[in-house]
Amino acid sequence: MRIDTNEIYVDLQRKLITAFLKPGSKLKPSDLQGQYGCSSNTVRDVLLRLSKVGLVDFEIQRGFRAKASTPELRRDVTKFRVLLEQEGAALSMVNGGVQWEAKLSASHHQLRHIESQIELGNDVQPYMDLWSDAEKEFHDTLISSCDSPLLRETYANIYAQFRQQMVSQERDFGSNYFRAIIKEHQAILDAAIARDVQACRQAIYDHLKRNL
Amino acid sequence: MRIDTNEIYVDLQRKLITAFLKPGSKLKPSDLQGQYGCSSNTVRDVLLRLSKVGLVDFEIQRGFRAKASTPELRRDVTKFRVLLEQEGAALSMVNGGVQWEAKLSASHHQLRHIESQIELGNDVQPYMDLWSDAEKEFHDTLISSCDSPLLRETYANIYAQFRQQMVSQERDFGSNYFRAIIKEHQAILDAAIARDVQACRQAIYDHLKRNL
DNA sequence: ATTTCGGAAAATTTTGAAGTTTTCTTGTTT
DNA sequence: AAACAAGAAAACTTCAAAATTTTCCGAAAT
Repeated sequence: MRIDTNEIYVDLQRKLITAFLKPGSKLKPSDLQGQYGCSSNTVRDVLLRLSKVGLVDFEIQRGFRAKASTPELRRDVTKFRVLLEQEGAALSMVNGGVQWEAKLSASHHQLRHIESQIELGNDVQPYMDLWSDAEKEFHDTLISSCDSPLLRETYANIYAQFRQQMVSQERDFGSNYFRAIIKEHQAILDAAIARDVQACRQAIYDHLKRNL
Repeated sequence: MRIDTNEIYVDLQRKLITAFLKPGSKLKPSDLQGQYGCSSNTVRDVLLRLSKVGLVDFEIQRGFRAKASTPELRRDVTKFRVLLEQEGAALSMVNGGVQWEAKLSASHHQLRHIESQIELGNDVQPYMDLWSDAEKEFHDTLISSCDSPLLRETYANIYAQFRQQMVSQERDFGSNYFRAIIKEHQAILDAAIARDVQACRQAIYDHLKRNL
């Protein structure tokens, strides 16, 4: 039998983004080895790959850590995310065709549906994974016509880091929060479809400014 | 005795950026092992770290390759570099103090000196390493007051990739080329010191547009 | 002539152990 | 009580070889 290192990669990624592995905590290959039934060097390999995305810090002779969460880093990640998303969206609004509009509209619809359920239900947890995927999909679609693989790849990394930074921030995830979020996503969609670059930049900033 | 993996890292990085290891070429740990007198696993380790920067492509079960050089990628790297440098410079012009101006001025002076020598001498090669360091230093200083470690780090990676993409592009590196480059660097400096954001954005674009 | 199919050769990945370095503990000194 | 040093434990890095996968090449079949 053979071990699927991709499985380990995906599992660790999820645990990092959901703060199951808490920011700042040490990641010891020899500890994780047991859970995955492989040697510690294999875990080391995977952690080295995760450090490429920025979810894991690696220091020579000091091993691995889940990236720490500090106010400075949270601000920086947010600032950089705003920058990348604004540029990506602006480019998409110029380059994107009807197909882009359709995809964006579709992903927003799906997101909206989930967010409405959460707003009514008052209980986020059962929808968390669904919402998480839908939000990622919406924001990725927004910049998907920017015609720059590097920008998209960098954005994906920063988006993951953003999640990692924010999950540990205790916040009121009640229906008030989602009522606001729903409006913000709507504003982004409307501006994008209207090809109003300035309004879209503003909407993206408004969506994320609470983290600055 | 102990092997210094950092030495291997730096050496491979240089060989990748200078196209001593040609874009697209396969990087076999077992081949490189001999040169550095270490095991192939150690080389593998280093290559995994280099893939974090984007100089090396890694595909599971397919090994490592020096990142390929294609017209599309060259354009994308250039576009993304322009974007990051424009934003970084704009932020620096807002945040940067007199100290920033001084450092920028100093690094430009040094760069200018080397470029003048090259323009006169007509022979680039002996100055190549000096120029390379000075150019990097100047552009890094330009964005150094942007107050965003993530932006600076991403820029550093993209700058390295830019170099890697461009060295393989045979171009006329005669004095004509450097006469133009000197003017472009001057224009960037002038706009930055004058805190003219629009002019600086334009100067950065003009400096790199030949690669688009 | 092209495609398909083996099997051999080459390359990658994983392992477990040996070698270093860092970190922790404990006992001593100031 | 705080600072320091020595020794022990834990963690990280490297190695060489085994296991696995991919690639290559020539023969057979379409």
